[in-house]
Amino acid sequence: MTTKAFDNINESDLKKMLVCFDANTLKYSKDTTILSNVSNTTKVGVIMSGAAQIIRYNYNGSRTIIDNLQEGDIFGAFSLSSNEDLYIVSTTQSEIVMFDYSRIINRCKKNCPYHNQLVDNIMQILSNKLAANSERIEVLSKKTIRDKLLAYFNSLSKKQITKHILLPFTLTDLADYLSIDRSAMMREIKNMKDDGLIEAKGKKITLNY
Amino acid sequence: MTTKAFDNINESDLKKMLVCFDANTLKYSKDTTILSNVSNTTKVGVIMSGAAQIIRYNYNGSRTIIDNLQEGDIFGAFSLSSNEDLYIVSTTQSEIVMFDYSRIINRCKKNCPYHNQLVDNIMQILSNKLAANSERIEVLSKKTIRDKLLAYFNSLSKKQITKHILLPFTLTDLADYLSIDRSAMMREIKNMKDDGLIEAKGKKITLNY
DNA sequence: TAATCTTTGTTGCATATGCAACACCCATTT
DNA sequence: AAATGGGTGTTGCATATGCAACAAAGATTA
Repeated sequence: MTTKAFDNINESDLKKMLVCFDANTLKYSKDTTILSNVSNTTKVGVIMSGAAQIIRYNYNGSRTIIDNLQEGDIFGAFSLSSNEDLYIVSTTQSEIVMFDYSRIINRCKKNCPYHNQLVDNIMQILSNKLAANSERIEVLSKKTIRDKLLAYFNSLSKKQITKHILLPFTLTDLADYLSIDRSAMMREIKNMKDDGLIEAKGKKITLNY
Repeated sequence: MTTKAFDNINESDLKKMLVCFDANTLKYSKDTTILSNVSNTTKVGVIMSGAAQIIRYNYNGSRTIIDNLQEGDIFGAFSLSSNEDLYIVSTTQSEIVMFDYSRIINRCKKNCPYHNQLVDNIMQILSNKLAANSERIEVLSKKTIRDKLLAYFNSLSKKQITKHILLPFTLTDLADYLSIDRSAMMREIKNMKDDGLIEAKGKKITLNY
């Protein structure tokens, strides 16, 4: 995630804009819910500091990490998924700016110049997210655990520009992300090691191909 | 897909804009490739008429339908997926407008009023796509074929506002979309019928719950 | 230091699923 | 009418995977 929501908008313009948008700034501590019932919200949140996750809890209790959110990221009315309930959960201490989605689409009469910049930024964030999503879909649409892992490792290897990759979260979370059983994943990682495809020790993975 | 790229931009403004954007209008016949190597393109395409699909061909020859594109939809620099090659394939006779992504982000000096409208439209299209994508992710992240089918049927039932749903594509394509083996899917549909969960006859599905 | 909790790593078992192969139906073309 | 081709429906078989259960290793807290 490179582009941030308020990139190229200076401090004083930002203050004016937040007043114009009728925005609130809120603080959250680790592991608290920022927003529930995300599917039906008209709100948009911007992460000013800290980090958060979009989480789905299924009826059977399992959870899926829909997305990882970082500083400058947006959430809410953009990421709606119609069916089950999504939650935005703060994974660190965080500061969030919230306002209504309509403020973005319906420009105010003043025709503020920074509004253009905001829209451009959001468009870039959205298209980055779209790219990330289609990568996620690419991984999830692999049929076998091995192919899922390989697809994920490959994309990570490209991002980190090395064959010695470091997983950005725990193996438990990786299994959630890939939507596979953790123990089956561990077993497959072992098989891949035995086949000489990779080396693996905890979160450190080396690709041998 | 409700919002279209050129919504609320009148004919004469649109013509001016396309000149300003240095855009080309191209015609494609059924089953021809509109764009290959989509992952690396800087182009943006708008579907003026007809329909198309974003397709990924895997190394083993299997294909995945990444997205279905309709009139007013955009593709190209937005939907990039870093790893494998994506193709945009025309599924009907179609007419496509192509221009460079930079034309959207870097506004021309004339500060055309319709540029704002275009950006707003694209933002809505992107966030609609994001919603569709996260629904797709929701479906793909179900572990069993049955749960994938149910999740998909449910979302379709909500869209069509009836328990008597009609699949928008062939069963073969459905298996591709859900990224599961077709015969295994047929077997599971049969099991679900036997369990009284659904009635199914070809593309007609009735939900009994 | 001891206690507690999370993450990692492993295994046995039942079964869901991919794969291959084939027949049938239906539409379109010759 | 015959031939072609694509979609549908079914089955046998091998195995990949989910699930449950447990031990060991780190990490965190008292």
